[in-house]
Amino acid sequence: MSKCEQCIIRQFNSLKALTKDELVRISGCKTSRFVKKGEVLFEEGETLNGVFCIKDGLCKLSKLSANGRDQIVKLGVKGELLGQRSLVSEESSNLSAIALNDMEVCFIPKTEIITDLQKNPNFSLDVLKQMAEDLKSSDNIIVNMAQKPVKQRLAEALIYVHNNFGVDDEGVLNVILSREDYAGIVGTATESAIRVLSQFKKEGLISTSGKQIIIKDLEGLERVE
Amino acid sequence: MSKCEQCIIRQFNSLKALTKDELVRISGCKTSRFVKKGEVLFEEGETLNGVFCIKDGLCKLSKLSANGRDQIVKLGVKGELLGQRSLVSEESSNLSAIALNDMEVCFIPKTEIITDLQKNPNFSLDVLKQMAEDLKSSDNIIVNMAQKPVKQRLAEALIYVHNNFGVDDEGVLNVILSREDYAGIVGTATESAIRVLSQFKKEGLISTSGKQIIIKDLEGLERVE
DNA sequence: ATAAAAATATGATTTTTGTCATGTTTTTAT
DNA sequence: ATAAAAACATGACAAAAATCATATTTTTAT
Repeated sequence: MSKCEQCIIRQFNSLKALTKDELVRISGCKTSRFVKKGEVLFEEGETLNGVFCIKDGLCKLSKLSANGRDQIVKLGVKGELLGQRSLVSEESSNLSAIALNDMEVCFIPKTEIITDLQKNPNFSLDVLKQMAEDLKSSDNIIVNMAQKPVKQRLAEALIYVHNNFGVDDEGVLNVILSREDYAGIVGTATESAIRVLSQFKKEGLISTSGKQIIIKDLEGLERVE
Repeated sequence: MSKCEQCIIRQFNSLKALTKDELVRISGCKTSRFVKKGEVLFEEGETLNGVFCIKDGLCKLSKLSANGRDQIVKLGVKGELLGQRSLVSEESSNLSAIALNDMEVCFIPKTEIITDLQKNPNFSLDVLKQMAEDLKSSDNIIVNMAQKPVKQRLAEALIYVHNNFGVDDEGVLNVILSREDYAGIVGTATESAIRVLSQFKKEGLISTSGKQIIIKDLEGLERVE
């Protein structure tokens, strides 16, 4: 099993603030796990007992609403730590994590990482910074959900995926999401998401082939309101 | 001017984690300010240069959306610290703060409080816990905004005000909000908020007299969907 | 390779919500 | 106390979005 001290991924999250010694200790007790697309990493309400470090792949962090629909609150990307909030609050997870493609994650037990949180101010401050960023992002999503129409939110979701995960040689968005997942991000019915994507296609803003989406007119998408 | 060491309010926020010495130092450089109802405490985009401790009163933390409407993201209540996120992220405020009734706030300069954040792990961990709670709350609001209809969101807003701020002798909600503010919390047009409140009145769930609202049937409100 | 299942697509319709207009009531400032 | 301004209320209508139904296509498992 690979060692945290040599793992490049930690540069992308708060683990970079750990000392060499701390990292060696963490490395010694961490476990690694492969998660297939569609598999559940953890569920809302579940006690996490540690944090996950996403070594590779992508997952959705979602919450089931009373109306039976899953709202995606955030995408967990390669390099991110999951479960920080639960670790700090000492409570069960508020969100579920489900893999959107094949993932590799490391699990660091709570008992080990909590010590560092309490003893290493560099680490706790870095976690705090990450949490502050998440909070800002969530607050902005609240405003978007409340004030922007579905069409605009979906256009922005496409732009987000484009900007953050890029495209392949043919211009196809690297991250492949189902219409249902787009609906979950945008906060609408699946049929509505499908309909809006069809409309974008008709208007020449995107082209699609199955789940594959190519953004044809980024500026046009940005103008959607 | 009153002293932080003797101020009961600090028990309600992270300042309780400061040592006696730290508190005395903070007390020596803090300033106090009265903010009238409707006045702006700070605006989104503004550099805060410190944190505010709400000694008394209530404010809305909101963000202006592109459509010209103000979305209320959170209510800042007596005892809370404002500006923690900006302090940590070292960036300008993401939200505006506007007084909903007359307030008294203390201002603690960044230069003083940042030292404690870096040096006192009890303090930074407490700030982290608060931020984790805010994040959970914001994530839950995202789900509500995306998945619940206006009527239900407004019913829940009334219940929230009832549960958190209580009622007077006649059963009138202690916190008096305009219909526009209710619309801002719920994320809807002011007319829609007015209409739904009128409907609640007709259905006997609430009674109103101007801005005064009495909840007549809490269970009924809880059943709204 | 093929059947079954899942996902996508689209029409028809209803419900929800927003917008605009206009009148009334309440609050505020002088 | 009174005029002006702000907030509240409601009708009429338009737009947005959800729901239900039903094909069609794509994916998955055997």
